[in-house]
Amino acid sequence: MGTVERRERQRAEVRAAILRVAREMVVREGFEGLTMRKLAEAIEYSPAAIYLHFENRDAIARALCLQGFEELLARLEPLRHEPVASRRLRALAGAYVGFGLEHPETYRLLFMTDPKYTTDIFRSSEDAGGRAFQVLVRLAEDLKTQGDAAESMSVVPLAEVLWGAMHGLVSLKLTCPIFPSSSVEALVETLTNLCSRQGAST
Amino acid sequence: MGTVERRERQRAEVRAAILRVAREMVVREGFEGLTMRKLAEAIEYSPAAIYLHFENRDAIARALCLQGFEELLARLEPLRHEPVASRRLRALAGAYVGFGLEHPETYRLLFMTDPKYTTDIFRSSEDAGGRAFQVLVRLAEDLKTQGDAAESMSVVPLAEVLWGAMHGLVSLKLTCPIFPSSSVEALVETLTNLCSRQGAST
DNA sequence: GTCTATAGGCTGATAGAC
DNA sequence: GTCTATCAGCCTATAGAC
Repeated sequence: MGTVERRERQRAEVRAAILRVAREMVVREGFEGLTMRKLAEAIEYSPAAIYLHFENRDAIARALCLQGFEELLARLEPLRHEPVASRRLRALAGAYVGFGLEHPETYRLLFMTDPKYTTDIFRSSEDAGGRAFQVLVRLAEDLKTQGDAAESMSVVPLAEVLWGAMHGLVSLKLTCPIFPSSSVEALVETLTNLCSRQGAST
Repeated sequence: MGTVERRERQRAEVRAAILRVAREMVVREGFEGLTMRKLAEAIEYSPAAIYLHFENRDAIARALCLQGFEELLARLEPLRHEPVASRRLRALAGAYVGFGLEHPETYRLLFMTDPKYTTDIFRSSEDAGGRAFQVLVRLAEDLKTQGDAAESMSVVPLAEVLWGAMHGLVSLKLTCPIFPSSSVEALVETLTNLCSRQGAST
């Protein structure tokens, strides 16, 4: 006995290998560089074998997205405990933008490729998107109570504008390397100051 | 004589037809839906004929980008005369986001597809990108002198963050229809208030 | 200038042998 | 479970006839 377990273990290993190699390919060549043939060759199986583990190329993309977003989240969540809201904003923005620029192709896949994939993040059973958004909602609340943002602003749009601003910085830098001529640090600092009461402090 | 002129006119007409149809295809099916075969069929020429007017598909994309950016610019420039900076910001942001959402595939092609194309906007001889950026730099200056933004902020990073924030709103809405749950109006308003002294006014 | 024809490549996905 | 072989389609770009 135990042969069932061994088979399942082997099966899981192949699946993991597929994802690992697929990820490497995306990192190196972008999502469009991920093809079933090249993937098969890299894991030393025939193309057909992949379809025993994933329904199609789309399913692989979704699995990669889930993985990638969890990693982004892992970088944001520890920062949520900083009590001073403006400092927390600076830290979160720095981490978010840093992640995007360090993993450009992963970020592209997550947020700049197909609405299907991005939407999935907010629908997945793990609700990774919702958890990340909660961190920003909490930040928006604290920006208000600590007097950085006006009382009159609604929390949800404020959190969404913050996400949008961070996403905008990352995606501009990725799509147009020459345009935002300022350094990431300067941009993050400016964004932070823009959302702080004194405009430059803490 | 005049046959030379006629020929040149005809040549220009074919070129214009190619661009017109190419644009329709992009609008309807996105940039990846633009193929030389389908384009040829639509203008009732053979695929080979297109190569007499454009070096390749890339050249068509660049021409479309230039066109698209000029249209965006045409919507932004008239607003540059509003004297109250915070109002000008509201108007510019509304126009920018409006353009992106009304022409999603054009916007995607301009700013979310290939770094090559986006970079071209800032390198083209017409310097369309530079002109658009000037509008924002001017806005950033006035936000400072009118006391909306802190004196300590540098103008260029501020202008870049503003562009990033607007771009972030558009691209999030395009890539993830369900995420920013707030209306465009609420988001633009929140962004404006965030950059205004009182946090909610004018 | 415009055509036909085609080179030469790629793709995702599947049927059926072993 | 894994393979080979292949389907059915797409693509950009070009050679050479007219």
